[in-house]
Amino acid sequence: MPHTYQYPRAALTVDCVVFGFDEGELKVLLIQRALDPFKAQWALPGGFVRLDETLDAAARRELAEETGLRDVFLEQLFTFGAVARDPRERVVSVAYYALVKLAGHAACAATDAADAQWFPVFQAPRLAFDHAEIIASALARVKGKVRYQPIGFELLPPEFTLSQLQHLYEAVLGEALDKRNFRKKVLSFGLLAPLKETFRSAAHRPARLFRFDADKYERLRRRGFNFEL
Amino acid sequence: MPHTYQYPRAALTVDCVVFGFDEGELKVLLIQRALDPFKAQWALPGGFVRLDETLDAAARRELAEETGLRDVFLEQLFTFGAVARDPRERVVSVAYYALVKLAGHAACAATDAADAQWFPVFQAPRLAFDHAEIIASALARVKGKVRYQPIGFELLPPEFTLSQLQHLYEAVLGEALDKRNFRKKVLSFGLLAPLKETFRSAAHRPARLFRFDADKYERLRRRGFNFEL
DNA sequence: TCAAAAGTGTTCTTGATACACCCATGC
DNA sequence: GCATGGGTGTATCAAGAACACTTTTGA
Repeated sequence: MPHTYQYPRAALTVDCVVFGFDEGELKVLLIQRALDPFKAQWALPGGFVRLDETLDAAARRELAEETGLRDVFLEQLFTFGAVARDPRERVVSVAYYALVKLAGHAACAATDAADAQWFPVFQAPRLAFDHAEIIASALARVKGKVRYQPIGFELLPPEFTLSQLQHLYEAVLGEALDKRNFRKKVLSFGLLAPLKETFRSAAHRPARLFRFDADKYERLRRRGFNFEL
Repeated sequence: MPHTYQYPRAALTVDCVVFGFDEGELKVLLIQRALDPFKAQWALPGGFVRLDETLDAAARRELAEETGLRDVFLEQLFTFGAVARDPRERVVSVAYYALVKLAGHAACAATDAADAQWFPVFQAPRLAFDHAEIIASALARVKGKVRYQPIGFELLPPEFTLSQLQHLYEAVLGEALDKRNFRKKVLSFGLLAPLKETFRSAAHRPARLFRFDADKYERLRRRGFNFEL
């Protein structure tokens, strides 16, 4: 059943840059295109926005459909509207970025939708459309935001060690951080609750596990508290 | 000449939140709608995106058509896609914010397009669509960005006094700043070139005029310099 | 001579940085 | 017992915050 309009309209899509953190590296989830254009090339998960869903809902739906991911941190990034970004016709895409807790079930990495796969952000393959640009833009956003909002925890399992957290920050910011200063700073907010359990991983002293206290953060935030680094 | 598509499509628009600074107040430029829906109500300048223009180009075009403004600072803000934000049909709007140098020719304020008018941001009339939300979001963006990027100068004439600059920051941030600390900080970057001329305004000591050195800023920025408040 | 805004320095406090060694564990 | 990452404290330095008076002008 065709739909008719007085003026031509751009198609509207959403695309999601999904970040995960695993093996000390920042990774991005890509899917292999089954159809032309760019058939068999890697691309961001995404698709067309339906008339009866918000943009956020479209992003979440496409993410679930194409990668199986649900209930993740998701935020609008930027809208890409270059005239020829899609060779077929005019397509404007609202880009989102998502942060998922990937550690632990790194196995699930390559599963879900038939041909979804995690790539190290800085070793991603050639991408379809302007998706490389979208990833660069998402990376810049995360890099900026991680310093003044506690979004880093979205990339870690609910219980994590301070070293894991530090490595995450180092991966995102692209610079080494001093261990003692990092721990001092991050503990000074009182937002990390130490657990009794420890994390045994290898031939060295077990690390204490912590949990981010999101409720407490929310209460502090309302009173004007600013998380910083 | 009608256009038909296999699936229904949302209409795509741009809306611009235009900020100006005048009489120590942050102002926003609104236009009075000539047509339904929301006929005679105030709204943001904006309109439909054409198929052969980028989103930025559409925003600039609409701004010029509806307000006469050209060559202003313009940046994409956020894309609003609530399902029923337009009562007629599904309309997704890419919002922009603009900063214009308004001081001096405050007269031109109420002119340009027939029914464009400047309003103090915090005393704006009831607005059409979700435009109040868009303005709030633009305000939050400017408030956040003004601290770490020199966008404030876009709101001042090319030559300005430090008091003007301080009042601008106070208006945007919504808090009073210490005069000596502000001047020390802002001059410490070496990005403000003092002019010989002074600004005589009233029955008090004339103020030195300064000019923001955008070239120097650009050079510093490339080398990793960070403007901060 | 008065009102009104311009202009100017110092002290104190706080937070950032730099830096080196002992601890608990598995092999 | 040794290799590996976990964990801790202090001294220095830089930046931010607090704060009051003199100057220049027009009326």
